Amino acid sequence: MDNKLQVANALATVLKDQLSVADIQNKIEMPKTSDLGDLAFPTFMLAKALRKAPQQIAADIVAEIDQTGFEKVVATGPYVNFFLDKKLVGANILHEILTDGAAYGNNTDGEMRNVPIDMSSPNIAKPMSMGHLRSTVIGNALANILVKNGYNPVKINHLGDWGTQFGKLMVAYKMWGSEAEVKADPINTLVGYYVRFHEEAKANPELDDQGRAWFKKLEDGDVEAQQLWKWFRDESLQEFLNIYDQLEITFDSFNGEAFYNDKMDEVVNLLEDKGLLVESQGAQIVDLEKYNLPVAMIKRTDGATLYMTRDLAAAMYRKREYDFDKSFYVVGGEQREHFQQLKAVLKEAGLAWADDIEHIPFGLITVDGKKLSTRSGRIILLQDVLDDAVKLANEQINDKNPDLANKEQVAKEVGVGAVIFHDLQNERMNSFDFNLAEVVRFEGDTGPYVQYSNARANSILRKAGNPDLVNAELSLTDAAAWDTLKLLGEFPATVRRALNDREPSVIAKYALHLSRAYNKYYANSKILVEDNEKDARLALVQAVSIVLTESLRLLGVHAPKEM
RNA sequence: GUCGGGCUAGCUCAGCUGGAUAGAGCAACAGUCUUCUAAACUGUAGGUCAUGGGUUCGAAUCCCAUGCUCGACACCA
Repeated sequence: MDNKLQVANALATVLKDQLSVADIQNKIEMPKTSDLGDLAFPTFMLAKALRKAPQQIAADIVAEIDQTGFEKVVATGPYVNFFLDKKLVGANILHEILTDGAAYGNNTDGEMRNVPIDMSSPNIAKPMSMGHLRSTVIGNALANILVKNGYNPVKINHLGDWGTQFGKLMVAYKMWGSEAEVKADPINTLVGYYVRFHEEAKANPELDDQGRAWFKKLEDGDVEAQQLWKWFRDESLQEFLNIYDQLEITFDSFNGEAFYNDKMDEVVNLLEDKGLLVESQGAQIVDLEKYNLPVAMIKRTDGATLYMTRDLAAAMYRKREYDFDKSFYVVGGEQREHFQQLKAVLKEAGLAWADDIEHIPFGLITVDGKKLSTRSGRIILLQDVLDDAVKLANEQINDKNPDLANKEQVAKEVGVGAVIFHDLQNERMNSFDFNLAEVVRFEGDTGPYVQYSNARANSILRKAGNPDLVNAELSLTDAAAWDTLKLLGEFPATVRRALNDREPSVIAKYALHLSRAYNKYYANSKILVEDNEKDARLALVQAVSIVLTESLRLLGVHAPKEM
C-alpha cells in the first residue's frame, strides 16, 4: 500500500547498501497494537551483515532517517516503528470513501474476464438442506467479490437432475407412490420414497438393479420415464426457487446435469480419438495411474453415463460458451478427488485450459458429529432454519425496537442475514456441527452485530440531517478514531485478498473488526457536538456505514438502516 | 491400507508472506442506559498453541515422525 511504500522509501535512503526498496517493503509488518505504531520494520536480518545488535541497528536507523511526513519514527527494541500522520492519512481515507461511495474498494484486476461458478446445485426430489446453503452462499459471495475485482462471474446452478437416483425414485414411486400424495407435498413425499427405497434395498439388493434399469430407460428416451422425470423436476424446482427468493440469490443459468445429455457423445468421442478410453470389467474408463488417481469411469457396463461424463461435457461446454479465465466449482471437500480426476482427464485429452478449473471446497456440516444424509433421514431443512431465524428476529425487534417501521421486512433481513453470515464468517474448509442456537444468535460475532453497528451509524447520520461532507474539512485529531480509520483504509486490500484466497470469510471477518472498532469509538466519543471536528466525525460515521453496507452486500446480506 | 483436511482458552474460532507480552466471540464473574438504538461498551478470570524431533537470530506458523479425529477411495452424486 501507499503507506508501506512511503515507509520503505524512507528506510531505503538509510539502508541503500544493504537492502532494496522491494526487500524492505517485504519485511514491513503491522504491529500488534497501535500504541507500537502503524507500520514496523524488524532489524534482525541486518545484524549479521552490520555486526551489530538489532536494538542498536534500530536506534541508528531512527537517528539517520528523515522523519518528514510521519508523526514520528521511534526505535522500540529491535524494531523501527513508524507512526503515520493521522490527520493527513485519515482525511485522505475519508475523502476517498465519501467520493467513491459503494464503489470504494473496486478494482479492475479481472479485466471483465468470465468466471463461471458451479454453485448450489441441489438434487431434484430432495429437500434443500443446510449443506446446500454453503455452496449457495459461498458461490454467491464469490460472485459478488469477483465483480468487485473487475471480473464477470456467471452463476450456474448445476442442478442434480439426472442420474441413477431418478431410476430408484421411479421404482419407488411405481411400487408405493400415488400422484395425489406427491402433489400434496412434492419434495417431502418424494424424499420419503427415496428413503424407503434405500431401506428396502438393504434386504433386497435386486431393487438397485431395477433402479439402474429405470435410469437406463430414462437415458434411452422411454416415454413413461421421461414424463415422471419432468414431473419430479418441475415440482422440485418450484420449491427451490422459493428458497432462492428468500435468500435473494439469482442465477445466470439453471443448466443442470440433464442439459448435457446430448453433449456427451462429444466427450466420449474425444476420449476415444485420443486413445484414452479403455474397457475394464465391462465399463469404459480412463486410466489415471500416472496422476496417482483412481480410474475415471466414463460409461457403465450397461452403457449409461455417470457424473464424471456429464461434468466433462459441462466443462467443455462452459469453455466454449464462456471462454472462461477460471472455472469455479463450489462443491464440498469430499469431492476433491472427483475434481482432480476431472482435470486429469481433460489434461490427458490435451486441453490446456484444464488448469483453469478450480475446485473451491468447503467443510462438512454435521449433526451430532455425523455427516448429513438424505438416505438416513439425518437432515436439517434449510427452510426450517430460515423460519426459526426470522421468527427470532421478529421477537427481538418487538422486544428492542417495537415502533420500528417495516418490522416484517427488517426481521427477514436480520434473520436470513444471520444465517448467511454465520455460514460465511469462518474459513470455508472448517467443518461445523450444526447448532441452531449458534446459527440464529444475534449477539457477539454475528451478522446482526454488523447490521446493528451500521443501523446505529445511520441513526446518527439521520439526526445530523444526512449532510453531504465530501468537501468538508475531514481532519480528525481524535486518537480514538484512528483504529477505525486504519481499518477503513484496508478495505481495498481486503477485497483483493478475499478473491485471492477464494474466501468470503475474509470479508466477514473484516466487517466484524470494523464494527468492533467503530462500536468502541462510538461508545466513548460523542459525535454530535458542535466543534470544529464535527464534520470529520460525521464523515467517519458515514464512511463506516458505506463500508459496512458494502461488506455485507458482498456477502449477500442486507444492511437495514434501522433495526 | 492409501490420499486429503483438522487438532490454539470450558465451547466456537482468529492469528496475512515465520518476528515484539498468542487474540476475539460465547459461556462465567463485576460494572455502564435522564445524554447519538444496551442486538452495545468496559473490566476480571481463563492457554504446556495435540505430542516428539529438526531448520532458524526467532516457530502456533516451515520440515519430518507419532497420536487422535473427520472425509474420500470405479459401475451414487
